[in-house]
Amino acid sequence: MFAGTHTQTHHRSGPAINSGAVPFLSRVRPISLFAPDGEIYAQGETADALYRVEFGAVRVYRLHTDGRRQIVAFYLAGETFGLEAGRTHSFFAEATVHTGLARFSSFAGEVVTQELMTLALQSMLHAQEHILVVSRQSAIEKLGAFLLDVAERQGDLEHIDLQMTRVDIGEYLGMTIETVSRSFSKLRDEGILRLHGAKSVEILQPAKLALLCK
Amino acid sequence: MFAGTHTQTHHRSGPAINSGAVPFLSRVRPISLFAPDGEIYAQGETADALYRVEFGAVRVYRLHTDGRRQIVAFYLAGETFGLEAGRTHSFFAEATVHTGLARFSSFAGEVVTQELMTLALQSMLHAQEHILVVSRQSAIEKLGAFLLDVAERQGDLEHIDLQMTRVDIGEYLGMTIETVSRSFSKLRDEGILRLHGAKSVEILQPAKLALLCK
DNA sequence: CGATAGATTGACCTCATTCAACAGGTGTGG
DNA sequence: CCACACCTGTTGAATGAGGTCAATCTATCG
Repeated sequence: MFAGTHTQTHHRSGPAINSGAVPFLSRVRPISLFAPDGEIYAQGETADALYRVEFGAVRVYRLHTDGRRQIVAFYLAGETFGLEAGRTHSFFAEATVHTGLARFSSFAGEVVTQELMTLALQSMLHAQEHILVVSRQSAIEKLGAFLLDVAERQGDLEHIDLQMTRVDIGEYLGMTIETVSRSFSKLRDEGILRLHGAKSVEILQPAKLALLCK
Repeated sequence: MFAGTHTQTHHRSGPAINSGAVPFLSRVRPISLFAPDGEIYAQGETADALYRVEFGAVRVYRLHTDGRRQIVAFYLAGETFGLEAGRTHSFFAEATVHTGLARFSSFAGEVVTQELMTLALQSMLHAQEHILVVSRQSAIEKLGAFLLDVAERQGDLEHIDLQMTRVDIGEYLGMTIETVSRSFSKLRDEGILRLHGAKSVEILQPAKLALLCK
């Protein structure tokens, strides 16, 4: 199991979790499992479905001609992605860790629902917010803003379970893994963070961190 | 005339120009005039209208706590903006030059039209593309990508009329005006651009420019 | 428990920022 | 219409943050 892009599925019988602001997505659904780096869709493929992250995380990215990868968004548990401006995907989507996705392919009833509009507007806003983060000059500020964003989305302002590597974070924030690592260390040395392994982050002074970024 | 945010209006009698992909916006409309730096809306204000640029250009931006300004989008002649995820504006909007806008306030009939959806998705895509630009490492690449984008949107791949200052460009691309200026000079010295004054740019070698950026 | 990918740290160097001076172009008022 | 003033843009030199290359450490998984 968890083999690559293999869409091995199982069925849940209970009520859907994370129904959130997208009611029509709350029906019981099969879950597709993806291994780390498992491809969900590729640039150029027909965009005919939405996906909700049940557990794990997803990176959405594009490749530059020089081979560099730019991640434009992460999607965490409970979040929905896959909406595109055209008929085909403009980006690649991959799982960053072991990930379960609920797939919704029947949304394209040509009826533009309020929920889809909300999703589009949220995606627009999040992309615009991301511009604000990556355009920040300092590496510390970028990382701090990223951590606060993840903390808020995970619903725990003092403890973060990073679902991605330093490489992913670097490609999301537009900096090298060395700089990402150095920034983590600096925040640790200043007593703002405590690191339990590389993926588990405790925010000791959320206010001080917010001061640096907001 | 052209006084600040003064919404002095006049009426056009002919058919609307730039009807484009937003048919319901193509009715004859009064045009509001804005002077350079004239405020169109401010962050926090109620978002109850869309605007189409008839001539001139608009910058949409947010202020960082340190006072720096980050422009998240420019809107050029024929383009529509003002759609927001919430009930209030998340950003500021100002004219960059003498600008005429058509305002559409009746779109909020609670009916989610296909046109609004298209607009939201286009805005999402453009924000995502902007992420790709600002996250580029090199100043030359950022400026080149910006120039190609503007050229395409203005419909002339060999001549650009910049509707904004070096300060605006810098705040859009996340770099200082000095670096913007140096990048222009470098592209000129390499024979890729010719500058007729600061605002008029001739692209001598579009292919070479595209090679640097795409 | 060992192998290996991921993460950290160090040294060096490039390039954007900063500070500063100067040039050019635009708009205004006489 | 011309001249002056100011704003915008350009160029230079010094500084510093982040990238690059390389070595070491460590956490995780088979």
